[in-house]
Amino acid sequence: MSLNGLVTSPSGTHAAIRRHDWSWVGAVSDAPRAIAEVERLDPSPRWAVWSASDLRPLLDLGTAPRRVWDCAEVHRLRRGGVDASVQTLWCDRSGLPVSDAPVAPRSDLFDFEENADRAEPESLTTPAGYLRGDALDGSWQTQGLPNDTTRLLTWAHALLEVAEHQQAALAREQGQGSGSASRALATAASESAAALLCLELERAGLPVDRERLVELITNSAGPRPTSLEEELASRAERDAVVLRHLPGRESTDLRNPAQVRALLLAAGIEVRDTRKWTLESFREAHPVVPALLAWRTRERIATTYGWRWLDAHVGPDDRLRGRWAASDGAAGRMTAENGLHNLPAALRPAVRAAAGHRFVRADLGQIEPRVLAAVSGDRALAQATAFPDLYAPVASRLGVDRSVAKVAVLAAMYGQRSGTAGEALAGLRRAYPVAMALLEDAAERGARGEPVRTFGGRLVRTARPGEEGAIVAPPVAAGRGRFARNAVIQGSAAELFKAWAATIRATTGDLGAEIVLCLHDEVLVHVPVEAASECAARVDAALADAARRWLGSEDVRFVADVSVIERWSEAKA
DNA sequence: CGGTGAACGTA
DNA sequence: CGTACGTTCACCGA
Repeated sequence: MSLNGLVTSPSGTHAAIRRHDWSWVGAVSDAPRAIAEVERLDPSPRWAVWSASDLRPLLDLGTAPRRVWDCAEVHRLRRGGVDASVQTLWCDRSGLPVSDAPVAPRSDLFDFEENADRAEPESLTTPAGYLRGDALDGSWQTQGLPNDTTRLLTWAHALLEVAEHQQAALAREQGQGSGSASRALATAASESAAALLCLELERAGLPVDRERLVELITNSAGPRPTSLEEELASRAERDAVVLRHLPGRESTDLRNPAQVRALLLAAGIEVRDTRKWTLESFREAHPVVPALLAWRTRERIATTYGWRWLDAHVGPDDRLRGRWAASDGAAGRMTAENGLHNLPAALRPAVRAAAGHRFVRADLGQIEPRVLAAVSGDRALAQATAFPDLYAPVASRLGVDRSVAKVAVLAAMYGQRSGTAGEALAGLRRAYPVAMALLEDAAERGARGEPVRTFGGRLVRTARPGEEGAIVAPPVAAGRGRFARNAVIQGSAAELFKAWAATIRATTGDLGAEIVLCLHDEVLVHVPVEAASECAARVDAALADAARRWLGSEDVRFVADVSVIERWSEAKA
Protein backbone atom coordinates (compact mmCIF):
# COMPACT_ATOMS: atom_id res chain seq x y z
CA MET A 1 0.00 0.00 0.00
CA SER A 2 1.83 3.09 -1.24
CA LEU A 3 1.26 6.35 0.55
CA ASN A 4 1.08 9.86 -0.88
CA GLY A 5 1.46 12.88 1.36
CA LEU A 6 -1.23 15.52 0.92
CA VAL A 7 -1.15 18.84 2.76
CA THR A 8 -3.11 22.04 2.48
CA SER A 9 -2.07 25.51 3.57
CA PRO A 10 -3.79 26.89 6.69
CA SER A 11 -5.71 29.40 4.59
CA GLY A 12 -6.92 26.59 2.35
CA THR A 13 -5.59 28.31 -0.77
CA HIS A 14 -2.76 25.93 -1.61
CA ALA A 15 -2.06 22.23 -1.55
CA ALA A 16 0.96 19.99 -2.04
CA ILE A 17 1.38 16.33 -2.87
CA ARG A 18 4.49 14.32 -2.18
CA ARG A 19 5.31 10.86 -3.49
CA HIS A 20 8.63 9.14 -3.66
CA ASP A 21 9.27 9.93 -7.26
CA TRP A 22 6.89 12.77 -7.90
CA SER A 23 5.54 15.87 -6.28
CA TRP A 24 3.07 18.60 -6.99
CA VAL A 25 2.27 21.92 -5.39
CA GLY A 26 -0.16 24.61 -6.46
CA ALA A 27 -3.48 26.30 -5.91
CA VAL A 28 -5.99 24.12 -4.08
CA SER A 29 -8.40 24.59 -6.98
CA ASP A 30 -5.95 22.62 -9.13
CA ALA A 31 -5.55 19.86 -6.54
CA PRO A 32 -8.49 17.73 -7.77
CA ARG A 33 -6.78 17.50 -11.15
CA ALA A 34 -3.48 16.51 -9.56
CA ILE A 35 -5.20 13.92 -7.38
CA ALA A 36 -7.00 12.49 -10.39
CA GLU A 37 -3.69 12.31 -12.22
CA VAL A 38 -2.12 10.28 -9.43
CA GLU A 39 -5.17 8.03 -9.14
CA ARG A 40 -4.97 7.36 -12.88
CA LEU A 41 -1.40 6.08 -12.56
CA ASP A 42 -1.75 4.36 -9.20
CA PRO A 43 -4.81 2.12 -8.98
CA SER A 44 -5.12 2.15 -5.20
CA PRO A 45 -3.41 5.17 -3.70
CA ARG A 46 -3.83 6.03 -0.04
CA TRP A 47 -3.57 9.69 0.78
CA ALA A 48 -1.74 10.50 3.97
CA VAL A 49 -2.88 13.64 5.80
CA TRP A 50 -1.88 15.12 9.13
CA SER A 51 -5.56 15.06 9.95
CA ALA A 52 -8.67 14.52 7.83
CA SER A 53 -9.78 18.06 8.59
CA ASP A 54 -6.97 19.24 6.29
CA LEU A 55 -9.18 17.97 3.48
CA ARG A 56 -11.89 20.58 4.14
CA PRO A 57 -10.72 22.87 1.32
CA LEU A 58 -10.95 19.93 -1.08
CA LEU A 59 -14.40 18.92 0.13
CA ASP A 60 -15.45 22.51 -0.44
CA LEU A 61 -14.51 21.97 -4.07
CA GLY A 62 -16.67 18.87 -4.19
CA THR A 63 -13.87 16.33 -4.30
CA ALA A 64 -12.28 14.06 -1.76
CA PRO A 65 -9.70 11.32 -2.05
CA ARG A 66 -11.30 7.90 -1.74
CA ARG A 67 -8.79 6.34 0.61
CA VAL A 68 -6.91 8.22 3.31
CA TRP A 69 -4.32 7.64 6.03
CA ASP A 70 -5.07 9.99 8.90
CA CYS A 71 -1.83 10.30 10.85
CA ALA A 72 -3.50 11.75 13.93
CA GLU A 73 -6.00 8.88 14.07
CA VAL A 74 -3.29 6.29 13.52
CA HIS A 75 -1.25 7.83 16.30
CA ARG A 76 -4.18 7.65 18.72
CA LEU A 77 -4.67 4.05 17.68
CA ARG A 78 -1.07 3.10 18.42
CA ARG A 79 -0.48 5.18 21.53
CA GLY A 80 -3.87 5.70 23.14
CA GLY A 81 -5.10 8.93 24.58
CA VAL A 82 -5.98 12.03 22.66
CA ASP A 83 -2.71 13.92 22.15
CA ALA A 84 -2.01 13.65 18.45
CA SER A 85 -0.60 17.06 17.65
CA VAL A 86 1.69 17.35 14.65
CA GLN A 87 4.71 17.87 16.91
CA THR A 88 3.81 14.71 18.84
CA LEU A 89 3.60 12.73 15.60
CA TRP A 90 6.96 14.12 14.53
CA CYS A 91 8.57 13.22 17.85
CA ASP A 92 7.22 9.68 17.51
CA ARG A 93 8.75 9.39 14.05
CA SER A 94 12.04 10.95 15.13
CA GLY A 95 12.45 9.26 18.49
CA LEU A 96 12.52 12.59 20.33
CA PRO A 97 11.05 13.29 23.77
CA VAL A 98 7.90 15.33 23.30
CA SER A 99 8.44 17.16 26.58
CA ASP A 100 11.29 19.27 25.16
CA ALA A 101 9.53 20.12 21.91
CA PRO A 102 8.85 23.69 20.79
CA VAL A 103 5.20 24.68 20.84
CA ALA A 104 3.25 26.73 18.33
CA PRO A 105 4.01 30.44 18.74
CA ARG A 106 1.49 32.45 20.69
CA SER A 107 0.74 36.01 19.84
CA ASP A 108 2.48 37.40 22.90
CA LEU A 109 5.92 38.90 23.28
CA PHE A 110 7.45 36.05 25.27
CA ASP A 111 7.77 33.91 22.19
CA PHE A 112 10.59 35.92 20.75
CA GLU A 113 12.86 34.75 23.52
CA GLU A 114 11.40 31.37 24.17
CA ASN A 115 13.31 28.96 22.00
CA ALA A 116 17.04 28.78 22.43
CA ASP A 117 16.85 25.97 19.90
CA ARG A 118 16.25 28.23 16.91
CA ALA A 119 15.85 26.93 13.40
CA GLU A 120 17.54 28.34 10.33
CA PRO A 121 14.98 30.35 8.36
CA GLU A 122 14.68 27.80 5.55
CA SER A 123 14.83 24.71 7.75
CA LEU A 124 11.62 23.01 8.85
CA THR A 125 13.38 21.53 11.83
CA THR A 126 15.36 22.95 14.72
CA PRO A 127 18.98 21.87 15.34
CA ALA A 128 17.67 19.32 17.85
CA GLY A 129 15.41 17.84 15.19
CA TYR A 130 12.02 19.13 16.28
CA LEU A 131 9.52 20.81 14.00
CA ARG A 132 9.98 24.55 14.39
CA GLY A 133 7.31 26.28 16.44
CA ASP A 134 6.07 28.53 13.66
CA ALA A 135 5.46 25.52 11.42
CA LEU A 136 2.96 24.08 13.90
CA ASP A 137 0.43 26.83 13.24
CA GLY A 138 1.25 26.91 9.53
CA SER A 139 2.79 30.36 9.49
CA TRP A 140 6.21 29.13 8.32
CA GLN A 141 4.68 27.24 5.38
CA THR A 142 2.56 30.23 4.45
CA GLN A 143 5.49 32.63 4.16
CA GLY A 144 6.38 33.04 0.52
CA LEU A 145 3.03 31.84 -0.80
CA PRO A 146 1.78 32.12 -3.46
CA ASN A 147 5.10 32.51 -5.30
CA ASP A 148 7.41 30.42 -3.13
CA THR A 149 5.84 26.99 -2.65
CA THR A 150 8.95 25.12 -1.58
CA ARG A 151 8.06 25.23 2.11
CA LEU A 152 4.64 23.68 1.54
CA LEU A 153 6.36 20.91 -0.39
CA THR A 154 8.82 20.42 2.47
CA TRP A 155 5.82 20.17 4.77
CA ALA A 156 4.28 17.46 2.58
CA HIS A 157 7.57 15.58 2.67
CA ALA A 158 7.65 15.65 6.47
CA LEU A 159 4.10 14.31 6.52
CA LEU A 160 5.01 11.46 4.19
CA GLU A 161 7.90 10.52 6.48
CA VAL A 162 5.58 10.40 9.48
CA ALA A 163 2.99 8.33 7.63
CA GLU A 164 5.54 5.83 6.38
CA HIS A 165 7.05 5.52 9.81
CA GLN A 166 3.60 4.78 11.22
CA GLN A 167 2.89 2.22 8.54
CA ALA A 168 6.13 0.38 9.15
CA ALA A 169 5.74 0.55 12.91
CA LEU A 170 2.19 -0.84 12.79
CA ALA A 171 3.29 -3.76 10.69
CA ARG A 172 6.18 -4.44 13.06
CA GLU A 173 4.43 -3.99 16.40
CA GLN A 174 1.33 -5.97 15.54
CA GLY A 175 3.30 -8.64 13.75
CA GLN A 176 4.98 -9.45 17.05
CA GLY A 177 1.85 -9.47 19.19
CA SER A 178 -1.29 -11.51 18.97
CA GLY A 179 -2.68 -9.47 16.13
CA SER A 180 -1.55 -9.68 12.54
CA ALA A 181 0.12 -6.86 10.67
CA SER A 182 -2.57 -6.84 8.03
CA ARG A 183 -5.21 -6.41 10.74
CA ALA A 184 -3.37 -3.42 12.18
CA LEU A 185 -3.10 -1.85 8.74
CA ALA A 186 -6.74 -2.54 8.00
CA THR A 187 -7.72 -0.89 11.26
CA ALA A 188 -5.58 2.14 10.44
CA ALA A 189 -7.37 2.35 7.11
CA SER A 190 -10.89 2.10 8.49
CA GLU A 191 -10.19 4.48 11.37
CA SER A 192 -8.88 6.93 8.78
CA ALA A 193 -11.99 6.42 6.66
CA ALA A 194 -14.07 7.19 9.75
CA ALA A 195 -12.23 10.47 10.18
CA LEU A 196 -13.08 11.42 6.60
CA LEU A 197 -16.65 10.27 7.20
CA CYS A 198 -16.82 12.60 10.19
CA LEU A 199 -16.01 15.54 7.93
CA GLU A 200 -18.77 14.46 5.57
CA LEU A 201 -21.22 14.03 8.45
CA GLU A 202 -20.46 17.59 9.55
CA ARG A 203 -21.14 18.90 6.09
CA ALA A 204 -24.23 16.83 5.34
CA GLY A 205 -26.10 17.26 8.61
CA LEU A 206 -29.13 15.26 9.71
CA PRO A 207 -32.32 16.13 7.77
CA VAL A 208 -35.20 17.22 10.00
CA ASP A 209 -38.84 18.18 9.58
CA ARG A 210 -38.75 21.67 11.01
CA GLU A 211 -42.51 21.98 11.43
CA ARG A 212 -42.68 18.77 13.38
CA LEU A 213 -39.68 19.77 15.47
CA VAL A 214 -41.33 23.10 16.32
CA GLU A 215 -44.48 21.23 17.32
CA LEU A 216 -42.58 18.82 19.58
CA ILE A 217 -40.54 21.56 21.22
CA THR A 218 -43.70 23.59 21.82
CA ASN A 219 -45.28 20.60 23.55
CA SER A 220 -42.43 20.41 26.06
CA ALA A 221 -41.03 23.92 26.33
CA GLY A 222 -44.06 26.04 25.45
CA PRO A 223 -44.34 28.42 22.52
CA ARG A 224 -41.22 30.19 21.30
CA PRO A 225 -40.59 33.10 23.68
CA THR A 226 -40.07 36.53 22.16
CA SER A 227 -38.61 38.10 25.29
CA LEU A 228 -36.79 37.18 28.44
CA GLU A 229 -40.02 37.80 30.37
CA GLU A 230 -41.87 35.24 28.25
CA GLU A 231 -39.07 32.75 28.68
CA LEU A 232 -39.19 33.11 32.46
CA ALA A 233 -43.00 32.90 32.47
CA SER A 234 -42.88 29.71 30.43
CA ARG A 235 -40.37 28.27 32.86
CA ALA A 236 -42.51 29.24 35.87
CA GLU A 237 -45.49 27.59 34.22
CA ARG A 238 -43.62 24.31 33.87
CA ASP A 239 -42.54 24.50 37.50
CA ALA A 240 -46.08 25.27 38.73
CA VAL A 241 -47.37 21.93 37.42
CA VAL A 242 -45.14 20.21 39.97
CA LEU A 243 -45.26 22.71 42.80
CA ARG A 244 -49.05 22.89 43.04
CA HIS A 245 -48.95 19.40 44.53
CA LEU A 246 -47.37 20.80 47.70
CA PRO A 247 -48.94 24.11 48.68
CA GLY A 248 -46.67 26.31 50.79
CA ARG A 249 -43.49 25.12 49.04
CA GLU A 250 -43.88 27.08 45.83
CA SER A 251 -40.49 28.70 46.27
CA THR A 252 -38.68 25.37 45.80
CA ASP A 253 -36.04 25.47 43.06
CA LEU A 254 -36.66 22.27 41.12
CA ARG A 255 -33.20 22.57 39.56
CA ASN A 256 -31.52 22.29 42.94
CA PRO A 257 -31.29 18.63 44.03
CA ALA A 258 -31.02 19.57 47.72
CA GLN A 259 -34.21 21.59 47.55
CA VAL A 260 -35.98 18.84 45.62
CA ARG A 261 -34.96 16.41 48.33
CA ALA A 262 -36.48 18.72 50.94
CA LEU A 263 -39.62 19.01 48.84
CA LEU A 264 -39.97 15.24 48.69
CA LEU A 265 -39.39 15.01 52.43
CA ALA A 266 -42.38 17.29 52.92
CA ALA A 267 -44.38 14.76 50.90
CA GLY A 268 -43.21 12.06 53.28
CA ILE A 269 -40.62 10.61 50.92
CA GLU A 270 -37.03 10.25 52.08
CA VAL A 271 -34.42 9.55 49.42
CA ARG A 272 -30.62 9.53 49.24
CA ASP A 273 -30.60 11.35 45.94
CA THR A 274 -33.27 12.56 43.57
CA ARG A 275 -32.18 10.64 40.51
CA LYS A 276 -34.85 9.30 38.19
CA TRP A 277 -33.89 5.73 38.94
CA THR A 278 -34.25 6.33 42.67
CA LEU A 279 -37.57 8.13 42.34
CA GLU A 280 -39.04 5.57 39.96
CA SER A 281 -40.06 3.28 42.85
CA PHE A 282 -41.87 6.15 44.60
CA ARG A 283 -44.21 6.89 41.70
CA GLU A 284 -47.21 5.66 43.68
CA ALA A 285 -46.18 7.27 46.96
CA HIS A 286 -47.26 10.81 46.09
CA PRO A 287 -48.54 12.54 42.93
CA VAL A 288 -45.64 14.98 43.14
CA VAL A 289 -43.26 12.20 42.11
CA PRO A 290 -44.70 11.44 38.65
CA ALA A 291 -45.19 15.19 38.19
CA LEU A 292 -41.51 15.78 38.96
CA LEU A 293 -40.38 13.04 36.61
CA ALA A 294 -42.55 14.44 33.81
CA TRP A 295 -41.11 17.89 34.60
CA ARG A 296 -37.59 16.57 34.17
CA THR A 297 -38.41 15.22 30.72
CA ARG A 298 -39.95 18.53 29.64
CA GLU A 299 -37.12 20.49 31.24
CA ARG A 300 -34.51 18.45 29.37
CA ILE A 301 -36.08 19.35 26.04
CA ALA A 302 -36.71 22.96 27.09
CA THR A 303 -33.14 23.60 28.18
CA THR A 304 -31.04 21.32 25.97
CA TYR A 305 -33.16 20.60 22.86
CA GLY A 306 -35.37 23.69 22.85
CA TRP A 307 -35.61 26.92 20.91
CA ARG A 308 -32.03 27.97 21.47
CA TRP A 309 -30.76 24.59 20.27
CA LEU A 310 -33.02 24.73 17.21
CA ASP A 311 -31.75 28.18 16.23
CA ALA A 312 -28.11 27.37 16.89
CA HIS A 313 -27.79 23.95 15.28
CA VAL A 314 -30.54 23.43 12.70
CA GLY A 315 -29.61 25.30 9.53
CA PRO A 316 -31.88 27.13 7.10
CA ASP A 317 -31.68 23.98 4.96
CA ASP A 318 -33.34 22.03 7.81
CA ARG A 319 -30.27 20.02 8.70
CA LEU A 320 -29.06 19.43 12.25
CA ARG A 321 -25.30 19.83 12.37
CA GLY A 322 -22.59 19.28 14.90
CA ARG A 323 -18.95 18.35 15.09
CA TRP A 324 -17.99 14.70 14.83
CA ALA A 325 -14.92 12.94 16.16
CA ALA A 326 -13.84 9.54 14.87
CA SER A 327 -12.28 8.16 18.05
CA ASP A 328 -12.80 10.61 20.85
CA GLY A 329 -13.87 8.17 23.50
CA ALA A 330 -11.49 6.24 25.69
CA ALA A 331 -12.21 3.06 23.80
CA GLY A 332 -12.31 4.73 20.40
CA ARG A 333 -16.00 5.29 19.83
CA MET A 334 -17.25 8.06 17.60
CA THR A 335 -18.65 11.10 19.34
CA ALA A 336 -20.90 13.88 18.13
CA GLU A 337 -22.00 17.22 19.48
CA ASN A 338 -25.21 19.23 19.56
CA GLY A 339 -27.50 16.36 20.37
CA LEU A 340 -26.67 14.19 17.38
CA HIS A 341 -25.83 11.34 19.76
CA ASN A 342 -28.33 11.96 22.51
CA LEU A 343 -31.43 13.32 20.88
CA PRO A 344 -34.38 12.28 23.06
CA ALA A 345 -36.51 9.57 21.49
CA ALA A 346 -39.48 11.93 21.76
CA LEU A 347 -37.90 14.14 19.08
CA ARG A 348 -37.14 11.34 16.64
CA PRO A 349 -40.39 11.74 14.70
CA ALA A 350 -38.93 15.07 13.55
CA VAL A 351 -35.91 13.38 11.94
CA ARG A 352 -37.27 12.92 8.43
CA ALA A 353 -35.73 12.29 5.03
CA ALA A 354 -35.84 15.22 2.58
CA ALA A 355 -38.44 15.30 -0.20
CA GLY A 356 -37.84 12.53 -2.70
CA HIS A 357 -35.56 10.69 -0.27
CA ARG A 358 -35.67 7.92 2.28
CA PHE A 359 -33.53 6.78 5.14
CA VAL A 360 -31.94 3.38 5.04
CA ARG A 361 -31.65 2.65 8.71
CA ALA A 362 -29.58 -0.25 9.96
CA ASP A 363 -28.34 -1.42 13.31
CA LEU A 364 -26.13 -4.26 14.43
CA GLY A 365 -27.87 -6.99 16.40
CA GLN A 366 -26.36 -8.29 19.65
CA ILE A 367 -23.11 -6.68 18.64
CA GLU A 368 -21.27 -7.02 21.93
CA PRO A 369 -21.47 -10.80 22.48
CA ARG A 370 -20.71 -11.35 18.78
CA VAL A 371 -17.66 -9.11 19.08
CA LEU A 372 -16.62 -11.04 22.18
CA ALA A 373 -16.78 -14.25 20.16
CA ALA A 374 -14.64 -12.64 17.47
CA VAL A 375 -11.93 -11.08 19.60
CA SER A 376 -11.58 -14.05 21.95
CA GLY A 377 -11.66 -16.71 19.26
CA ASP A 378 -13.90 -18.81 21.52
CA ARG A 379 -15.08 -21.62 19.22
CA ALA A 380 -18.23 -22.43 21.17
CA LEU A 381 -19.36 -18.82 21.33
CA ALA A 382 -18.51 -18.37 17.65
CA GLN A 383 -20.82 -21.28 16.86
CA ALA A 384 -23.60 -19.53 18.80
CA THR A 385 -23.28 -16.50 16.50
CA ALA A 386 -24.61 -18.60 13.64
CA PHE A 387 -28.06 -18.14 15.17
CA PRO A 388 -30.02 -14.95 14.50
CA ASP A 389 -30.71 -14.83 18.23
CA LEU A 390 -27.40 -15.61 19.90
CA TYR A 391 -28.90 -15.92 23.37
CA ALA A 392 -31.03 -18.94 22.36
CA PRO A 393 -28.13 -21.38 21.89
CA VAL A 394 -26.35 -19.93 24.92
CA ALA A 395 -29.45 -20.52 27.04
CA SER A 396 -29.84 -24.09 25.89
CA ARG A 397 -26.16 -24.85 26.47
CA LEU A 398 -26.38 -23.40 29.99
CA GLY A 399 -29.74 -25.01 30.66
CA VAL A 400 -31.36 -21.73 31.68
CA ASP A 401 -34.05 -19.40 30.34
CA ARG A 402 -33.08 -17.04 27.53
CA SER A 403 -33.55 -14.01 29.78
CA VAL A 404 -31.15 -15.46 32.34
CA ALA A 405 -28.58 -16.23 29.66
CA LYS A 406 -28.81 -12.70 28.31
CA VAL A 407 -28.36 -11.08 31.71
CA ALA A 408 -25.41 -13.34 32.45
CA VAL A 409 -23.64 -12.57 29.18
CA LEU A 410 -24.13 -8.84 29.63
CA ALA A 411 -23.04 -9.06 33.27
CA ALA A 412 -19.85 -10.81 32.20
CA MET A 413 -19.00 -8.13 29.68
CA TYR A 414 -19.76 -5.21 31.97
CA GLY A 415 -18.33 -6.63 35.17
CA GLN A 416 -21.68 -6.34 36.92
CA ARG A 417 -21.61 -7.52 40.52
CA SER A 418 -25.14 -7.02 41.79
CA GLY A 419 -28.15 -8.98 40.60
CA THR A 420 -28.80 -12.64 40.12
CA ALA A 421 -26.37 -13.46 37.35
CA GLY A 422 -23.98 -15.30 39.67
CA GLU A 423 -24.97 -18.89 39.00
CA ALA A 424 -25.30 -18.45 35.26
CA LEU A 425 -21.91 -16.72 35.28
CA ALA A 426 -20.31 -19.93 36.54
CA GLY A 427 -22.06 -21.77 33.74
CA LEU A 428 -20.67 -19.30 31.23
CA ARG A 429 -17.16 -19.95 32.50
CA ARG A 430 -17.59 -23.68 31.89
CA ALA A 431 -19.28 -23.30 28.49
CA TYR A 432 -17.19 -20.47 27.05
CA PRO A 433 -13.86 -20.55 28.90
CA VAL A 434 -11.87 -18.77 26.20
CA ALA A 435 -14.23 -15.81 25.97
CA MET A 436 -14.55 -15.50 29.73
CA ALA A 437 -10.78 -15.71 30.19
CA LEU A 438 -10.31 -12.80 27.80
CA LEU A 439 -12.70 -10.66 29.81
CA GLU A 440 -11.14 -11.60 33.12
CA ASP A 441 -7.65 -11.01 31.83
CA ALA A 442 -8.65 -7.54 30.64
CA ALA A 443 -10.24 -6.79 34.02
CA GLU A 444 -7.12 -7.89 35.87
CA ARG A 445 -4.89 -5.80 33.66
CA GLY A 446 -7.12 -2.80 34.20
CA ALA A 447 -7.13 -3.30 37.95
CA ARG A 448 -3.32 -3.22 37.88
CA GLY A 449 -3.41 0.00 35.86
CA GLU A 450 -2.00 -1.69 32.77
CA PRO A 451 -3.24 -0.77 29.30
CA VAL A 452 -5.32 -3.12 27.19
CA ARG A 453 -5.71 -3.40 23.44
CA THR A 454 -8.78 -3.73 21.29
CA PHE A 455 -8.96 -6.36 18.57
CA GLY A 456 -7.72 -3.87 15.97
CA GLY A 457 -4.82 -2.91 18.22
CA ARG A 458 -6.04 0.35 19.78
CA LEU A 459 -4.18 1.01 22.99
CA VAL A 460 -6.55 1.85 25.83
CA ARG A 461 -4.87 3.21 28.92
CA THR A 462 -6.42 2.44 32.27
CA ALA A 463 -4.15 4.70 34.30
CA ARG A 464 -2.51 8.06 33.88
CA PRO A 465 0.94 7.95 32.24
CA GLY A 466 3.55 7.05 34.83
CA GLU A 467 1.00 5.27 36.94
CA GLU A 468 1.04 1.99 35.03
CA GLY A 469 1.23 -0.99 37.27
CA ALA A 470 0.93 1.14 40.37
CA ILE A 471 -0.90 -0.26 43.36
CA VAL A 472 -4.17 1.59 43.53
CA ALA A 473 -6.92 1.61 46.14
CA PRO A 474 -9.36 -1.31 45.73
CA PRO A 475 -12.44 0.76 44.69
CA VAL A 476 -10.33 2.45 42.02
CA ALA A 477 -8.91 -0.89 40.92
CA ALA A 478 -12.37 -2.39 40.65
CA GLY A 479 -13.56 0.55 38.59
CA ARG A 480 -10.59 0.26 36.29
CA GLY A 481 -11.17 -3.45 35.98
CA ARG A 482 -14.73 -2.91 34.79
CA PHE A 483 -13.57 -0.15 32.49
CA ALA A 484 -10.88 -2.29 30.88
CA ARG A 485 -13.19 -5.32 30.60
CA ASN A 486 -15.74 -3.22 28.77
CA ALA A 487 -13.25 -1.19 26.73
CA VAL A 488 -11.99 -4.26 24.89
CA ILE A 489 -15.53 -5.10 23.78
CA GLN A 490 -16.84 -1.59 23.26
CA GLY A 491 -13.69 -0.48 21.45
CA SER A 492 -13.54 -3.53 19.23
CA ALA A 493 -17.22 -3.12 18.40
CA ALA A 494 -16.50 0.50 17.47
CA GLU A 495 -13.82 -0.71 15.04
CA LEU A 496 -16.16 -3.16 13.37
CA PHE A 497 -18.81 -0.46 13.16
CA LYS A 498 -16.42 1.99 11.53
CA ALA A 499 -15.26 -0.65 9.06
CA TRP A 500 -18.93 -1.23 8.22
CA ALA A 501 -19.68 2.47 7.86
CA ALA A 502 -16.62 2.96 5.65
CA THR A 503 -17.75 0.09 3.45
CA ILE A 504 -21.25 1.54 3.22
CA ARG A 505 -19.75 4.88 2.24
CA ALA A 506 -17.64 3.28 -0.45
CA THR A 507 -20.36 1.05 -1.90
CA THR A 508 -23.42 3.31 -1.88
CA GLY A 509 -22.00 6.66 -2.95
CA ASP A 510 -22.84 6.01 -6.61
CA LEU A 511 -26.53 5.75 -5.64
CA GLY A 512 -26.47 9.33 -4.42
CA ALA A 513 -26.50 8.02 -0.86
CA GLU A 514 -24.86 9.80 2.05
CA ILE A 515 -24.42 8.66 5.61
CA VAL A 516 -26.09 11.24 7.85
CA LEU A 517 -25.87 9.62 11.29
CA CYS A 518 -23.66 7.09 13.07
CA LEU A 519 -24.79 6.03 16.52
CA HIS A 520 -22.42 3.37 17.87
CA ASP A 521 -24.27 0.40 16.37
CA GLU A 522 -26.75 2.20 14.15
CA VAL A 523 -26.42 4.05 10.87
CA LEU A 524 -28.80 6.28 8.91
CA VAL A 525 -28.18 6.60 5.19
CA HIS A 526 -30.00 9.31 3.25
CA VAL A 527 -30.77 8.19 -0.29
CA PRO A 528 -33.03 9.13 -3.22
CA VAL A 529 -36.27 7.15 -2.94
CA GLU A 530 -35.75 5.25 -6.20
CA ALA A 531 -32.41 3.89 -4.97
CA ALA A 532 -33.56 3.06 -1.43
CA SER A 533 -34.10 -0.68 -1.77
CA GLU A 534 -30.83 -1.17 -3.66
CA CYS A 535 -29.08 0.88 -0.98
CA ALA A 536 -30.61 -1.26 1.76
CA ALA A 537 -29.31 -4.41 0.06
CA ARG A 538 -25.82 -2.92 -0.19
CA VAL A 539 -25.86 -1.82 3.46
CA ASP A 540 -26.62 -5.39 4.42
CA ALA A 541 -23.93 -6.77 2.12
CA ALA A 542 -21.43 -4.25 3.46
CA LEU A 543 -21.63 -5.84 6.89
CA ALA A 544 -20.54 -9.25 5.68
CA ASP A 545 -17.72 -7.64 3.67
CA ALA A 546 -16.52 -5.45 6.49
CA ALA A 547 -16.73 -8.24 9.07
CA ARG A 548 -14.74 -10.62 6.90
CA ARG A 549 -11.98 -8.10 6.41
CA TRP A 550 -12.03 -6.97 10.03
CA LEU A 551 -11.96 -10.47 11.49
CA GLY A 552 -9.94 -12.16 8.78
CA SER A 553 -12.34 -15.10 8.69
CA GLU A 554 -16.02 -15.94 8.49
CA ASP A 555 -16.12 -17.79 11.79
CA VAL A 556 -18.34 -15.23 13.48
CA ARG A 557 -21.63 -14.10 12.02
CA PHE A 558 -22.80 -10.52 12.41
CA VAL A 559 -26.38 -9.51 11.77
CA ALA A 560 -27.99 -6.19 10.90
CA ASP A 561 -31.58 -5.09 10.95
CA VAL A 562 -32.07 -2.98 7.82
CA SER A 563 -35.17 -1.04 6.86
CA VAL A 564 -36.25 1.76 4.54
CA ILE A 565 -38.09 4.50 6.40
CA GLU A 566 -39.11 8.10 6.07
CA ARG A 567 -38.85 9.08 9.74
CA TRP A 568 -36.35 7.83 12.28
CA SER A 569 -39.22 7.08 14.68
CA GLU A 570 -40.45 4.36 12.33
CA ALA A 571 -37.50 2.26 13.40
CA LYS A 572 -38.53 -0.66 15.49
CA ALA A 573 -37.11 -0.62 18.98
C1' DC B 1 -14.22 33.37 36.22
C1' DG B 2 -13.22 28.08 35.88
C1' DG B 3 -13.81 23.57 37.83
C1' DT B 4 -16.95 19.92 39.89
C1' DG B 5 -20.88 17.07 40.69
C1' DA B 6 -25.81 16.04 39.83
C1' DA B 7 -28.86 14.97 36.54
C1' DC B 8 -30.39 12.86 32.16
C1' DG B 9 -30.35 12.05 27.17
C1' DT B 10 -28.26 8.29 23.81
C1' DA B 11 -25.76 3.51 22.72
C1' DC C 1 -28.21 -0.80 38.16
C1' DG C 2 -22.70 -2.02 34.06
C1' DT C 3 -19.75 0.98 30.59
C1' DA C 4 -19.14 5.13 27.48
C1' DC C 5 -20.24 9.90 25.78
C1' DG C 6 -22.41 15.39 25.55
C1' DT C 7 -25.11 19.09 27.69
C1' DT C 8 -27.03 21.99 31.19
C1' DC C 9 -27.54 23.50 35.73
C1' DA C 10 -26.23 24.96 40.56
C1' DC C 11 -22.61 25.39 43.51
C1' DC C 12 -17.95 26.25 45.20
C1' DG C 13 -13.75 28.63 45.56
C1' DA C 14 -10.59 31.80 43.61
